Amino acid sequence: MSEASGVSEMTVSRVLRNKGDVSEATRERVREAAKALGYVPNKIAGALASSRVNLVAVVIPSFKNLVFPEVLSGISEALEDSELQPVVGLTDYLPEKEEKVLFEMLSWRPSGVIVAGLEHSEASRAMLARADCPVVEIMDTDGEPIDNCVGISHRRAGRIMGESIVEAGYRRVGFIGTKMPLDYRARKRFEGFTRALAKAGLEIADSEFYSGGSALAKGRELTQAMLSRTPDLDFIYYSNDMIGAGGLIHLLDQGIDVPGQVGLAGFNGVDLIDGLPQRLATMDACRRQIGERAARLVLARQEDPSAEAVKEELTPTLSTGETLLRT
Amino acid sequence: MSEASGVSEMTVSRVLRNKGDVSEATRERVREAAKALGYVPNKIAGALASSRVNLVAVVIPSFKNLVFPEVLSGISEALEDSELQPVVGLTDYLPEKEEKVLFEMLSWRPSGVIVAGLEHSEASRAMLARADCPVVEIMDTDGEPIDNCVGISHRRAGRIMGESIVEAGYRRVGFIGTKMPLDYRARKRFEGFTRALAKAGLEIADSEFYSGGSALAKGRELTQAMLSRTPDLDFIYYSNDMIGAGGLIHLLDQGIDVPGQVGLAGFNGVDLIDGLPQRLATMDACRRQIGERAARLVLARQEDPSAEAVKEELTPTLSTGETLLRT
DNA sequence: CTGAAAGCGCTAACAG
DNA sequence: CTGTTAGCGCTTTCAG
Repeated sequence: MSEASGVSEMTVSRVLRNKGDVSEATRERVREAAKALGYVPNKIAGALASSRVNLVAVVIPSFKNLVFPEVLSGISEALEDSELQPVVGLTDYLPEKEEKVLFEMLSWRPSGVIVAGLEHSEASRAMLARADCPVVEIMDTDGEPIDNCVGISHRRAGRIMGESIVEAGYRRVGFIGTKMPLDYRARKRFEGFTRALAKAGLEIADSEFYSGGSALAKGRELTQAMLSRTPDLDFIYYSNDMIGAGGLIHLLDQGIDVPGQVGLAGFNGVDLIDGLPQRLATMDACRRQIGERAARLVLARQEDPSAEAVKEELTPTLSTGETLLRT
Repeated sequence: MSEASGVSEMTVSRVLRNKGDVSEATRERVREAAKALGYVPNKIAGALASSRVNLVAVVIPSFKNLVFPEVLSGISEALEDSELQPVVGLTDYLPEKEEKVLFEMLSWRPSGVIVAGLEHSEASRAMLARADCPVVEIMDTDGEPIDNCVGISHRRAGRIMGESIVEAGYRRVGFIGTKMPLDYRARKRFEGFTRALAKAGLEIADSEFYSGGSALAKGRELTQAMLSRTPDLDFIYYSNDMIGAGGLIHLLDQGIDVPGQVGLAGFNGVDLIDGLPQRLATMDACRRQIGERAARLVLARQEDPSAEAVKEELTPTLSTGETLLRT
């Protein structure tokens, strides 16, 4: 590359990074040579020399849950006109895998780490605390962050939903959700939810926890099973919109009046549910916004390394849709 | 690190990589020191020194299309017990962005590149051709691959669906799909489809192309619009299962007999549709399998750098579900 | 505006 | 089994 353009390696480097003053003439010569050779600079060497890596590690459980693609797209958008680029690692909700992925990613010395959740293994927390880059824990604010934190309080989200259901006059409430050990945030919502009911002197009348399979199909199946087991239910709360949609489809299929006879609510506000015969009551998890804010926090710390850690709790909005009676 | 354990840097390196013989005693000492210090080796330096990077670049259009998360999970699974790790880059179906992402990723000298589609800009093709690592173009086999290729023939997939519809006796066929310029594969399916109809002396009776919005809602909307515009349609082919599901919901809502009065078919076989009141006719795109095979091709080339380029066309299976009359 | 020297943190290759 | 010596391909820093 240096020979092909007849200038020093250093000058080539300057041209390709638009750094430092270089005459327009040599500039042109270098660019031509680069194009002719199909030259792709070696970022590994560059990163080693400059100790700057324009990568942001994003560590999330899975892509199956529609939530995360949206968070990611928020992140991508916010980083769009910066130098930084997101790199994703998947944990499958497994702490050991999270540990492995974090180790792997940190060994590339990224400019920032965005990681889902506040619950990590001891080792993971240690790595994150030691990493000399900004760390942002996202999705959840119910706990002690290592550095920055952006999310919603899932406990509060569950509580608000519980309160709305009670206020709307429902009394025999069932719950259908994913198996909890896998998903702390779903569990926190469940806790907030039961607590809200308890305050009104109610208990969960029936509940069901599933794992695996098509969420929509599971929703139908489990709803059917639950209603035949506990026929006097007047409301079902689902841990996400997909199973909720399945439940809705089942009830409509059976000619059951929603929300008069049985009310329904999900969680997330995925735009999928826009197309259903009735709009499911749900609560927005602020996914996109969380991604954006998290990315901005990384950028902020880059500009000012002394910037303080921020904990930002967003407010999820409840939409009653057409499956939860209004009060 | 070297000081803390009292051995040479080299020995540390050997222990941490399980390379070369080291006595169990020093091994232990090094590991302890590493843990105590929270030492995370610098892969940048390692990669530069060894010119080995255990990363596989995966370049796909988007995560919104459910297809890609599944492909990715196939890739992850196949790489699970190798050294390699997938790193994803997004193009948003934009050639310029693909170019940028490829450049960026290639500059990290990955061990392999897996990229969606066979259509790339001149510059992208040149980069890929020059990259000194295995390249696998996935999803599509209708075209000339640069190196390896795994996918299905979308033209053929469209043709088979067209033939099945004709054989089932449908004559007034509509099409609803995404705007084509964005998606070559959808276009190829459309081409194959119209060709199959043409062979039977038929033409598309009506068609509609959308972009953006909730696929399910769009499906309902556009299906309604199309049927009121062209009431004698007896079949609608959708470019994906999500809009197809929206159409199905609309028709059932209207009390229209499916598949007697109007037949429906989608494309992809996403397991979402398992939960619908009727199983939508669809065609499996072999997403997971494509991911797996692609990853294996990268691994194969790693083991034997002289391995020849492979072009692998998988066979999508048609499932008539319950929305396409059987013959 | 351009170049030369030094070194980023590791590993290959060779010696003991 | 362990240590030493050279770089990997860039960028930083300092001289022109």
